[in-house]
Amino acid sequence: MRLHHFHVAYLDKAAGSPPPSSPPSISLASQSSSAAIPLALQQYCLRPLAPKISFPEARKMVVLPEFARVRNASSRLLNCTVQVPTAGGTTRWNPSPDQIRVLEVLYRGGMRTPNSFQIEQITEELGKYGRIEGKNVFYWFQNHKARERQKQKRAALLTLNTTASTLPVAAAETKDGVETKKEQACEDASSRKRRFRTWDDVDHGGGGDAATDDVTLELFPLRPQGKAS
Amino acid sequence: MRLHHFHVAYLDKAAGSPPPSSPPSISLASQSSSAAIPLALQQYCLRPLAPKISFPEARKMVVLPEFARVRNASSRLLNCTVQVPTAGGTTRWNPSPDQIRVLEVLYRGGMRTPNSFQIEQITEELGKYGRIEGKNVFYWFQNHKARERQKQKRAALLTLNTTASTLPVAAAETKDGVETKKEQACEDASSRKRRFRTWDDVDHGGGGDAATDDVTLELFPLRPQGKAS
DNA sequence: GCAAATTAATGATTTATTCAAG
DNA sequence: CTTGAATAAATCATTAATTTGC
Repeated sequence: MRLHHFHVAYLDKAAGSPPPSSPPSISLASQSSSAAIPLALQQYCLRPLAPKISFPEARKMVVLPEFARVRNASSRLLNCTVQVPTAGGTTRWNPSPDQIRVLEVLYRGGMRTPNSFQIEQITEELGKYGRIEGKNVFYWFQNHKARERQKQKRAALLTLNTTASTLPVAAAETKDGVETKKEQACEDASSRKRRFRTWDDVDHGGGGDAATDDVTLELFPLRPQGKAS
Repeated sequence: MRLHHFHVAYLDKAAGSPPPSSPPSISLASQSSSAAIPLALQQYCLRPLAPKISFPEARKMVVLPEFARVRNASSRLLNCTVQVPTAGGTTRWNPSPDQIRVLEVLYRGGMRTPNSFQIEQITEELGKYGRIEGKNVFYWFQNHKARERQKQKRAALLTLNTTASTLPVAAAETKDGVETKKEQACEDASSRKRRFRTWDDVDHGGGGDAATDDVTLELFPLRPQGKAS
């Protein structure tokens, strides 16, 4: 993985230096139960760490909490502009040709929105060709899907404008009816309806639980139509 | 950490029962290096586990990878409708009045998009009043912010329609210029511009690194204007 | 009074946009 | 100008309110 990241990491509750005029505790214990938000929750001590050189093996896979919204802007609120990136590591992921190749094969194979497990696997796999994090994989699919779609949309429009009035108003705007080509090899049924569940998942390691029935679902129906460029 | 979640957990690469006609390996080693996607990446064995009663203390905090998109729909693709929620645990989070109260205080205090650390803290805090996961907190802020905004927008429009032509075209549509009331106690400067960085963060535990300068920023400037209803 | 049927809220996801690094 | 990263808007789906018929 690539890592590097900067990070401003957050220290804990340490009641650092309470800025001028800021009530020590809110104590919103007024309604139902005697709940009072502990001070700890109200003011932290955020201190940007040093550059963070990016350990070659730093992949501690802390796993990046979904909501890992850093909002490093908070820091900006005060006065340290802390541009984070600072030194050392590069800022954003720069996929190697190999990585892209693999990703595209998967994409063409029909993968559109990999789940956490798949992302983990893919990340691990792509890690062989260079630094990469799960979020990169996640974003890549997100962006690729969106951009592929808009590309097709533009193309469709041009086609319509060019061939003028050939077809009435066929397929080209069903909210996603664009990708009428191949793509969606799988994922085909249940297309229009939104699927449920997301977040949850992530097998719990050892997994000793009640391993009742195993359905063994095939996640990558991908027919290797591609095989190469 | 708190967490517990249900889960349909996904088993690994176990080349379970390779469905009819599915090439054992894609081997897209055709371009640059000799990269060949291992079979493991191409077909897994997804097997929904038993109902998952929701252990009172099962919260192992696997951490919920940001991209934890489960896409349990994949399962649907085949034939097991596996509605996940199954038994025991309820499906969606149902905030207790206490939890909501706390969340609202924080919101009014100016918190809009808590970072992962804050979410962790909040989750832990709210966990005292009932089950809750980080994602719930994350979503709550996301939704609350959005809905509060649209509420104000509607209100603003009504006001304009009612008071007719009192003010020319003052403040009411700067993309977010709506929340002109209070709210944004902090987060005020840098409003219009998107902040950078997000994901990364999550201090690395022990943190022995070069703890150079600590800025100790105040994250919750919240002035307890509320204090109670 | 109560349970099916509706509606209103709001939790959870996805899609569209925007920002900015390279 | 391409594209990784991040956020906001739009949607979908459940659950709590509530209304309605008995």
